[in-house]
Amino acid sequence: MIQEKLKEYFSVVFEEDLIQEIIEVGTYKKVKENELLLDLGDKFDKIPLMLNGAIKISREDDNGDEIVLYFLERGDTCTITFGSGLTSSKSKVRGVAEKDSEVVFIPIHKLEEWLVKYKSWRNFVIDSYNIRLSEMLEAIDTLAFMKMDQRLYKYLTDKVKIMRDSTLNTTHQKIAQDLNTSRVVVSRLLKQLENEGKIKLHRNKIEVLEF
Amino acid sequence: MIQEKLKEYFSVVFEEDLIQEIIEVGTYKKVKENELLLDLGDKFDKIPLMLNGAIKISREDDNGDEIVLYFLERGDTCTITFGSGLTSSKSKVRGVAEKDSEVVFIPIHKLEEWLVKYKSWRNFVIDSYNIRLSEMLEAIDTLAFMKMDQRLYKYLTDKVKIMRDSTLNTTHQKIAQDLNTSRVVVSRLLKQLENEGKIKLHRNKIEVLEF
DNA sequence: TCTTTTGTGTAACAAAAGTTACATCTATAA
DNA sequence: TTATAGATGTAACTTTTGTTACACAAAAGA
Repeated sequence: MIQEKLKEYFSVVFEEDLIQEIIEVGTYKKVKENELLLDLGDKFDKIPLMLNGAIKISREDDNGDEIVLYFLERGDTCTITFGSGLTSSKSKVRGVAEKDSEVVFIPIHKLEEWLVKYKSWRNFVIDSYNIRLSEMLEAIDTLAFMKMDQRLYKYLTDKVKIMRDSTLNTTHQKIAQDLNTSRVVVSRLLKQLENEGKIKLHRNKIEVLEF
Repeated sequence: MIQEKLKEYFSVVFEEDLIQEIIEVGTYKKVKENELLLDLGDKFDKIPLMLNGAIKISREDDNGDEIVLYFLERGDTCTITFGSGLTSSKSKVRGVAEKDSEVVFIPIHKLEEWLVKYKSWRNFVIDSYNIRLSEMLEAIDTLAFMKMDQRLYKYLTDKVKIMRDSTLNTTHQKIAQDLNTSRVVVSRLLKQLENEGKIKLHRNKIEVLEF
């Protein structure tokens, strides 16, 4: 089961031998929607490799304020966990499943071993870091250069892409949490987006019309 | 000259053989204060390794708006350049010397070669990425959770640490650029910080009293 | 059914940040 | 010396965002 999925998704990326090793040492895990997958601050001795689904990665500060960083999809890994020992910061990185997802955990000591052994693993690790860095840059751009209305619309369209569904099942309150603002602000700006014809509002549901 | 400095700064980190290779293939460069070291968007076939000095890394968007991400110091490298081919984004990452600095450039194709060959290089690359990621997280925290007065004070104290000098030679206008706000806002908040006894203002100069 | 919880809409106000305008002041060049 | 450019201080105003308060509607539960 896990073997088949690993082969199906990663045979293009990884050498046969490496896939075999992943099957041997990896731990398979199913994560239900809204379940907490990882919580840093915790020490992390394994790294997650996404088989399918979607994980929302967010940052939380001491006051419980939160901000969404990006989403993980099939084939992604969460490189931030590699260095969880280093960051002495109080803030946390959290990963919560946005839909039912499947993940393989790989013991962290294999990371270096495989760097020597497999070219495909070297590429994968370097690429993962680069993708993560550029996603962090995108988050920084969003925070630094966009107003809340633009941030909100970006959030909605990003989520539509990840969920592969133009109708989002969510509430204004939850969106406000993800953007670190208040429910009233979100309601106000959503109504504005609706008036501009970009979305359609329902209870517990938002249709995104253009994206 | 470059040999001595490399040995002096990196003999603790790198194996003897690796330092020898760096000396052979690296290109040494002096960068004067305010000089542009790197500008991404440009393709980058070499990665910088800091010998000494300080480089300000900032993000610039299409409109020319800018935001400072972090500073590089001795021993740092700029992992963002590794993946410069990937990021198709229009925005740019820039590196400008904050003081006279010395840098060794390493051809990017050596990166993978050395990953296989040297354990110290593997650690260095992974550590660099992790440090960079956590610095990006800090930038995100600052943008997401702090008001402008706090961001300004953090900027001043961070810069004092990097410059190893509690008196900063700068202008309100330059600070405003680094924080992506306006000169008037900076002047207003600086005056407020002065009234709180945290800094002392002079023409072209700011003394940071506590940090 | 009636009650309670949850989600949404909106007004009124407060705080933070951005903008425009102008007055000084200082260093430097002509 | 005088003129000019750059730097700072500050008032007045606008826009954006955050807060408080309350009305109402839909869903869930008793």
